[in-house]
Amino acid sequence: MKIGEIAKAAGVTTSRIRFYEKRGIIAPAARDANGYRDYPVELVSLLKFIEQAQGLGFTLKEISSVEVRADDHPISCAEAIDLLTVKLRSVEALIVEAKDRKRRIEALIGELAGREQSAA
Amino acid sequence: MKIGEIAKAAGVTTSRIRFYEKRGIIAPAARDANGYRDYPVELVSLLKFIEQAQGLGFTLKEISSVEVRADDHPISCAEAIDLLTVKLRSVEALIVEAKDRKRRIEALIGELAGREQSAA
DNA sequence: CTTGACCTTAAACCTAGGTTTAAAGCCTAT
DNA sequence: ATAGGCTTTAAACCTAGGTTTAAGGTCAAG
Repeated sequence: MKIGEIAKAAGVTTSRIRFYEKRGIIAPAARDANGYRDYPVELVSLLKFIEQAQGLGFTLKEISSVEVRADDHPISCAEAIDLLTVKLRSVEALIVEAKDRKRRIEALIGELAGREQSAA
Repeated sequence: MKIGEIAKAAGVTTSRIRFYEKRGIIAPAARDANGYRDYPVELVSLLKFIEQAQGLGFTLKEISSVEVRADDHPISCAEAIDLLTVKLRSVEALIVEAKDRKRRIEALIGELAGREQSAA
């Protein structure tokens, strides 16, 4: 499949695919006689997986560290669970931080509202 | 006060202060005869305010839009409450998104754990 | 009178994840 | 054979919020 076809199938841009290849996040494509990249149809699901992982808060660096393993032998369930657990902890930390931020903003609003009351 | 003094008092770097000045987030400093910046002591509290606002999730752009007003006449309580409320909504949205992300990661872990069980 | 600590500027560099552009080559239909 | 739509590359550009560096000026102490 040519880069435009695979891009359309996966719902990403061609520039993004070339960018991923340059960064080593996906394997270098085979080339046709004319130099055009020729990708296997399986890449579509990998590209979709990358999007999903990004949606879960994984960086490309983290994703790529899993991908490299995929070339060799697939990552084990236990390893995947470990990675996900680490990410889970940081998402939980983010929630705690965001809640605290929310609390502080609410307190500030309350304070200002009170001031407005007494000024009125 | 020279830039190093004000930086120390506010707990920020000198490069950051120059950066803020260049970006128009703080007013250009008066200059001594030798060309050194000469800042009023009040800038310390402004710099601390900027830090606080960043901690609440405001971008420098947002902060600067408030600061510009401060040159003219101080922002009103009602206006401040409006800005804070907008920010509050986005923090709440972030919390919702993060919780959803957490839920999805947990589901994935559960799925993998189940698979490991049946493989064992 | 020189050393060291401070100050000045512009411009380059950094992370992250790409997009955009320029200049060129290829392919298909007409 | 030529128009348009695809492809190639390297390199520059983008946001955000700064830091770092280079090359130089200033000031107080010893």
